Amino acid sequence: MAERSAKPQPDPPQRDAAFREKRARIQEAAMRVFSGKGFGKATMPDIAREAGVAVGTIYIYFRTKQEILLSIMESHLLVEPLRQFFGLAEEMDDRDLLSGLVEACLRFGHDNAREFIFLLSEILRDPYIRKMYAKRSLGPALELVEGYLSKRVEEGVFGSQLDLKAASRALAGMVVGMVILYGIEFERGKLGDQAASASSQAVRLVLEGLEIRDAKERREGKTGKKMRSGGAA
Amino acid sequence: MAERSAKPQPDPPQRDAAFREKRARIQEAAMRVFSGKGFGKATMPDIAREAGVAVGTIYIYFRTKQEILLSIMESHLLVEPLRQFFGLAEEMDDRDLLSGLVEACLRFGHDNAREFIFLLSEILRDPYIRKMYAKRSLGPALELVEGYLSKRVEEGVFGSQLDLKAASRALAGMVVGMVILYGIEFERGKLGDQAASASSQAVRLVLEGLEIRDAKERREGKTGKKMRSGGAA
Amino acid sequence: MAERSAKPQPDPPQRDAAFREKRARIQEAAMRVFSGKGFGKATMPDIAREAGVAVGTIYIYFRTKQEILLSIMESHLLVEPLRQFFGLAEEMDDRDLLSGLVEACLRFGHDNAREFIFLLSEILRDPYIRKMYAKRSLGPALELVEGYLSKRVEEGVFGSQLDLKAASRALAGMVVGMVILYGIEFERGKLGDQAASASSQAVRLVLEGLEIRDAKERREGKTGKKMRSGGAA
Amino acid sequence: MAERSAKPQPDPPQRDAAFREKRARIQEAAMRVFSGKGFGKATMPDIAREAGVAVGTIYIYFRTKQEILLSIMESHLLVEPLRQFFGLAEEMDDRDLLSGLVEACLRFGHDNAREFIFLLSEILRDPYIRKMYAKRSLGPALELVEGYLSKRVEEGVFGSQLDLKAASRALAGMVVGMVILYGIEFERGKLGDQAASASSQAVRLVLEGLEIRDAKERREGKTGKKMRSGGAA
DNA sequence: TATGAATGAGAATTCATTCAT
DNA sequence: AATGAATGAATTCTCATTCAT
Repeated sequence: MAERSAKPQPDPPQRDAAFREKRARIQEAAMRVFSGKGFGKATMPDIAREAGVAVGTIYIYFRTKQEILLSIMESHLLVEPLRQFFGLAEEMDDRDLLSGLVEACLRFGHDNAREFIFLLSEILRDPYIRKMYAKRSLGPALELVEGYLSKRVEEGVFGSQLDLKAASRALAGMVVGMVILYGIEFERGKLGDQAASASSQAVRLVLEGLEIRDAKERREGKTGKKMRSGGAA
Repeated sequence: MAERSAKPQPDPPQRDAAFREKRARIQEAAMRVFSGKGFGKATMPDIAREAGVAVGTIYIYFRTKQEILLSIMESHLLVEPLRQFFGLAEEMDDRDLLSGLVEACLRFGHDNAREFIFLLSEILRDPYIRKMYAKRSLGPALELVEGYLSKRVEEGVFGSQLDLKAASRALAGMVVGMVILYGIEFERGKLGDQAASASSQAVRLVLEGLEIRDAKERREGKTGKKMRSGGAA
Repeated sequence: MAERSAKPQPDPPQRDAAFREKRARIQEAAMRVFSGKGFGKATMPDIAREAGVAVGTIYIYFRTKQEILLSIMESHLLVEPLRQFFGLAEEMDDRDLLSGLVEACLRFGHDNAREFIFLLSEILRDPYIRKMYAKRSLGPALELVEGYLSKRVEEGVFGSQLDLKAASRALAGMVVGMVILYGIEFERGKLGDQAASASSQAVRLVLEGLEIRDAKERREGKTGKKMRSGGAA
Repeated sequence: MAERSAKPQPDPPQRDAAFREKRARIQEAAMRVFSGKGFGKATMPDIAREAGVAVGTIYIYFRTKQEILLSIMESHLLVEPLRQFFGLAEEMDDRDLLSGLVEACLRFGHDNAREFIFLLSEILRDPYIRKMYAKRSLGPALELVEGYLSKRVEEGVFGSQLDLKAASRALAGMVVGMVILYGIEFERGKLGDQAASASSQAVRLVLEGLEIRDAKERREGKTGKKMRSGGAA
């Protein structure tokens, strides 16, 4: 098969409820199959079997196997749940809010490791999907984080010298990276209590920083390369 | 087809220099092709063309296409460069050291985005490769980070209440996640100055924390704005 | 490559008539191609062309090329026609019965030399096929011959000192061997009248023996090595 | 690979002893490999390994893989041992002679089942080889048998109404067929005592016939139980 | 002569997609 | 709309043969 990258497709015409329902059924079946064996190894008969329809039927609802993937991506935009989360920001302590968010991400990422991994690797793989994802999902999500940080800076809680763009990416990156690292290290369902301690540690680290007060203050006066070792030993 | 996972292969017998050289040539060609179109879409003729050999020749040096992938993985263990980096730890200021490390990772990840992404997605995809990577590469790398943190704690630079395991994963995760996010957001080679500011911000964030002094102190007296103690879902 | 022998396959589910019909069509086409160029040299496109279907279609009906061969073997079990033949035994003179049988075998073997030869060589070649054939086809066929001999012995027509197992194998072997020898000696369709005289001679030989009465009787008294030559010259 | 039937090749030039010796070594190695996995599955590297030479070396001694097979066939012409056997005819009792011959064939065929089966199936498979074998090996061998029968008829030991051509083929066929049937029925080396009893039974059957005296005489007066004169289909 | 790495034409098999029913 | 048999291009891997050393 020649390399065929995802191409933008005109939206399929809107149909009635029965149509949308069956389309969703196929979509979900495809997601299960894709997650299980990867997009490349998943076959149309696999998906048909999982969805309980004939192979040909799938082609009534989707033009190509690719299109199923794209449609799945579109319905997995993570902005909405994130928006809800930050909606709570006003009413919660930062530490609790962020810990909860990170832990939820870790747990969700772990529980849905196969799906998460599959989506991520497909996003990474395909330039078109990547661009679409950057625009439709990642961008808005990062903006939410930026907005949260910005508000906290205005409130004088977070330092004003904060580079919002960089910090939001660092924070989001930490979460994404932790999900991946824990996904590589732990088999599915073996995460257990790690999630809670991991997230509270990560959040404390981000809120308070690694350095203890004295070292911090000490360092603020000078910038000497070897001052640490002198001070410590 | 049942999912066929990567299997461990007995090491091929050691051959002379010419053998190893050509093997490496094919490996590198394969890496370029894999990065360009993904493992699944890369064909043996693609690799042969890129390596300037005949298809059959590849099979003298590798048993299967998958074995090429595995051999690439083995030569991309990231421990060695990391070890070198932390070898400098004695002689450098933490902030400079970490900023340099993070920026190097970001830049390397960005410059080799396709390769990085390809390797990551294959690691994520295949349970055997994942396990091998966790053991051979990720584990040792995280230990290096832990060792560094541990030393700094002993020296009294970093806070002693640090959970080493969790913190090292949070830090490493931040870097990995940032590489991914920047990889999704920016096309290859378009990162530019972002890398430098992104890494220094991230490092400052980690060293000093988000919260400004006063807020921090203020909060140390009470426990959150509204005493919401419940975590998030 | 390690020698890969035929493996037993679970029976495919029973399908409707159209399915079985097309399966049979492919089977027959394959038989023609196999007989023409041998199993090893026959290619799937060859078979597809002969059957008037696409290559992929064959794989709907058979899992592998080898499975086609096995299915052909199964439908060529020679027991049934043999059973019919011996069903006539009651009503026919032995000489006519056996002559007819042998001649029929010779002619059939000759007319279908390529198929016969192909099947035989594949049976000989593959241990699994060989075992299966011994059990499913050759064994029952030999039992039929044994049964016939046994009945004749009981009737006092054939000598009671007959070793049924050995004799049935000698008789069956004679037929098989004759088919082969005539197959090697004569090109397809060049057998002509040979078949009739060959079979009647063979049957007379088996019924009456080579030795003429007197020699036989003479020899029954002694066992001398050189008596023949003395008596003859 | 396109079907390539064996073609007559000009004889390779005669070389010195060392040349012929190495040629023979390769031939023998090839025979072992062919017998083990069949001509089709045997690879040139297999043969080279077995012979202890490099692949390229084989091509100094043989033009193609086919040519190795042909040269093997030529050195396996079975006439010579048979001639020796019938050379003993003058000095032995027929029954002992024939029993010995048949048993020797059975045992040899069984002990060398793989080689025998391999040669037979290749002879059967390939028209050119078949023709060559018919002319160079089978023809002369059958002539030896005919000559033996002819002499016995002249001596008045065997009946004079014997059709020499047909009888010799029936006899030779019986032996060949028995070797095959026993080869199919018994795993290599499991023949044991069967060989002796099988051959003596077969020989007795051929010398004395199946029918007991009385039945034979009785039948000589009439013509079959029910006068069925028609042959079988 | 001897070597064995290199070659590349096939081979079997898979599977996304089509289309007649 | 639904079906699933049919298609055939594309893929991985094999191996007889060549040829530079």
